[in-house]
Amino acid sequence: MGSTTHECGSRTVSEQVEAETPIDRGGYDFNVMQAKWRPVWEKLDPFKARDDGSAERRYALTMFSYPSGDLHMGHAEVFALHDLLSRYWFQKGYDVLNPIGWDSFGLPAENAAIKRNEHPATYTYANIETQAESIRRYGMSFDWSRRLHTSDPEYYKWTQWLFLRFYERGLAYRKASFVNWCPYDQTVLANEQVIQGRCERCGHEVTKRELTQWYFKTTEYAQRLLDDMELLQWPEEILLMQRNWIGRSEGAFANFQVEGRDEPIKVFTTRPDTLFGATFMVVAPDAKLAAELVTPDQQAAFDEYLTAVKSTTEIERLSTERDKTGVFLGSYAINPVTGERIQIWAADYVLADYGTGAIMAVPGQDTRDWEFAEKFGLPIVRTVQPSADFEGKAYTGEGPAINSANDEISLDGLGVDQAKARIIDWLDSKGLGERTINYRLRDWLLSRQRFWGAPIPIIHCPACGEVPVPDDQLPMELPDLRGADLAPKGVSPLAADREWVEVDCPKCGGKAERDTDTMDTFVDSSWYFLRYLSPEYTDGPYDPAAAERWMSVYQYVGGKEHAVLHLLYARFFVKALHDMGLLSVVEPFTRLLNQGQVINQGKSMSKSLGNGVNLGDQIDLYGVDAVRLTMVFAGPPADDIDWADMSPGGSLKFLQRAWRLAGSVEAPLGSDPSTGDVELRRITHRTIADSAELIDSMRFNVMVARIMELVNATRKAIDAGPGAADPAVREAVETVAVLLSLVAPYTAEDMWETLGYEPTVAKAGWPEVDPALLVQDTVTCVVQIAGKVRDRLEVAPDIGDADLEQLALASDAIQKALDGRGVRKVIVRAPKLVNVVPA
RNA sequence: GCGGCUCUGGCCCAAUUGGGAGAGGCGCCUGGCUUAGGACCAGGAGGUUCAGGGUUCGAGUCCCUGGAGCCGCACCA
Repeated sequence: MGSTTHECGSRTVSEQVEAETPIDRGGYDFNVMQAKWRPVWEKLDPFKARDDGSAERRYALTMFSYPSGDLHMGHAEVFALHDLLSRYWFQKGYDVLNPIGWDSFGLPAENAAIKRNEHPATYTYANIETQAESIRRYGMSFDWSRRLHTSDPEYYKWTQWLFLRFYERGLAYRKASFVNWCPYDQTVLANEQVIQGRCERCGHEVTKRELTQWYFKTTEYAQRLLDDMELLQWPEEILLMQRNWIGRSEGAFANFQVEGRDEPIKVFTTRPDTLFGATFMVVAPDAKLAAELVTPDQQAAFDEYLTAVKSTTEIERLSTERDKTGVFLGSYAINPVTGERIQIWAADYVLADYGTGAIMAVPGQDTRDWEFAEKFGLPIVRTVQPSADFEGKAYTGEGPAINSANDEISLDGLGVDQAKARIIDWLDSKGLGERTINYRLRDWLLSRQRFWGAPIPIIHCPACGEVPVPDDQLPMELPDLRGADLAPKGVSPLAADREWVEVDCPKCGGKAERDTDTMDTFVDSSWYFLRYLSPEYTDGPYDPAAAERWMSVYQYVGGKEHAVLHLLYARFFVKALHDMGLLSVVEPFTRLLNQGQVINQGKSMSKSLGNGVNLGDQIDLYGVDAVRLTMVFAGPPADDIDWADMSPGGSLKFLQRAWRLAGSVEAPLGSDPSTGDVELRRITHRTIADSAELIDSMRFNVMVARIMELVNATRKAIDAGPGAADPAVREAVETVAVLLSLVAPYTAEDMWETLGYEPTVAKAGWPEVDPALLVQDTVTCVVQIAGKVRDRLEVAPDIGDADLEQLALASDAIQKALDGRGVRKVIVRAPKLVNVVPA
């Protein structure tokens, strides 16, 4: 840890604010600039998407915000990076769509409403206004005319409409399953609301409860979600996380006959080659199958076990040290290849919702099965020969099959892959099994027993069953509940409002009830990027023609915490919409940038650690531009930024230095740069060309360094070179203003005005590069002997290999270093390098 | 446990993708300007590129082994 860190650790943020005294910035006053330019930009409104075909369209999107409070340091980073890209495309002349909105449904607003005895909307929309104001101050180039909030009835009307389209196609359905349950709050919790096995609200241990819930059939799209990854220019890390999450695994189904039962047990296995070693079976205790297979004399034991399993807390379940538990069901199956009679057990290490909820247990080749067999005294047979030095228990590695033969088939001696193929063919021919692919991905549980979300537009009628709310009755609006109405009381808040619940069935007109669940907020965010395209559209969730023009999103910027949630759900949504004929693209986001986190002193900021940095304080201290610049300059965008290691004061100093250049320019507006100093012009044009390349490859920190070099060179040219009146100086400073406009819009705008232009610099246009100025007269060639530099030569950039070799060998320094040794080999990489290998 | 990413001057980070170890910033030091300065200007010091091995004419970069840190998944049959 550096000294800066220690210093910060001993002072609070507010003390730092007080310690800083106003200093003379040579006329540079960010507060004045921020006050001056914001109203001008708001009047000019330069960032509205034109959508008139006048230029190539480009859709730039940043993950919309959850209105939990004011903006924080994380927003400041993602916005700075996103805005840099958007402003770059504006400068390049693209027709950029850069919308903003709010993900405004969700639990925190509901909790706040209970505490304050008010409606969640009060808290939500107040926070939205606070954030909107902060975003405007931050100088973001958003097209505000497309602003949306997912909690507006005009928005969630279409969320409901889309749900119904999924429902019609069987992609939304209801089923009973075990879900996270908080016994204290008497409510279901989403996975993300379970923190290390405890309820995020009350801290009580979470258990499981069987409830009927709504699901989206994401599993149906598992393979396509995998396949279409090749269309995406996303960080490999995120694609990998999605691949792992989807968890494709190749294997086989195998059927096991059960004594006294017609229906065989079907299992999924990735190791069909070990079938001869299947010495018992295990079914998930919470699967229907378990209840069906239990014999009367084992009923009591099973019931006891099931009760225990249900009350097992997440904390226990997640423990890796946990002993295997289980109970014998009393039934027997027949191993289809050995003919052995094998016991059927129930154990919670088998999951009800993966595969078929039942496994063949092969202790010889599976660690978990070995543990279980050992504990309960079940037989173990090795069917793969472990390597000679193997000393462990279950052997999961490669090796020849053993003990794997019957009258009809033998796998003995075959390697794992060959044995798999052979046994699958055999099972197939006997009708006992088949090759198959299984996925780890589960269907998306979308219902929540919460108030502040989009109500599920289904009516339950005793006569007609599930009846969709007719489209023309959408939105199915939330009732006006507030304060104590929303407090947990065992049923969802909507269910408690009988007046809201009781409706006439749209089909038969009889008495019926509304569904009382609301949708997961990830449903809202799975299509918001489509609503932006035509936020006023009333004939559907979005105008298909607009979608045709703008989709897919060219660049999406946001945090990687959504790697397998939002980003996967949105991909699923777009594919489903495509299949419905509502969208021609199959992927929502072509390119993805995941920014790192802003941390402090090596740890993420938190109240309990007391290491939070307040964005507003930082902006008061250093100004918007310096904060933005610090975010961009900190390092590669994907890396975390430790604020304790950053120097926003240094960023401010640089901005001031750049800003002063504008006041130094003496060449009049419109002077011809071609008459200016060539050396400075080379640097200017090199900087423009490099900046474009660096932005395209997302190396924004390096681009800032290049701008700094240009500023340094320009200052030098003014003070100790061709002087302030040289047109090349004006060209350089104008370039600085335009490049800087991507990161520091206020400073750049002020410079632009000083240079004699009308606002806004944001649309000045990307400066044109003169290719002639990028060519160098000479380059330095390094001459090495055995890889060590021994001489440098100034040569023409187009020098040939042979000439260069001759020149290098003729060098005094080289001849001296060779010291009479012969030359074995010469490697020439004209014009930069020659390596002489001595004999 | 499995998987991924990262490691370069005191600190944040560059390095034309296998070719000169250093672009930029912070900090530090010296000098100038200054009543003074944390402002401005000029200059400077500082590294066994985490360790070891390999490939190569040549390795910060590629491969292997190990270390440290961060992150994801975690009884998925």
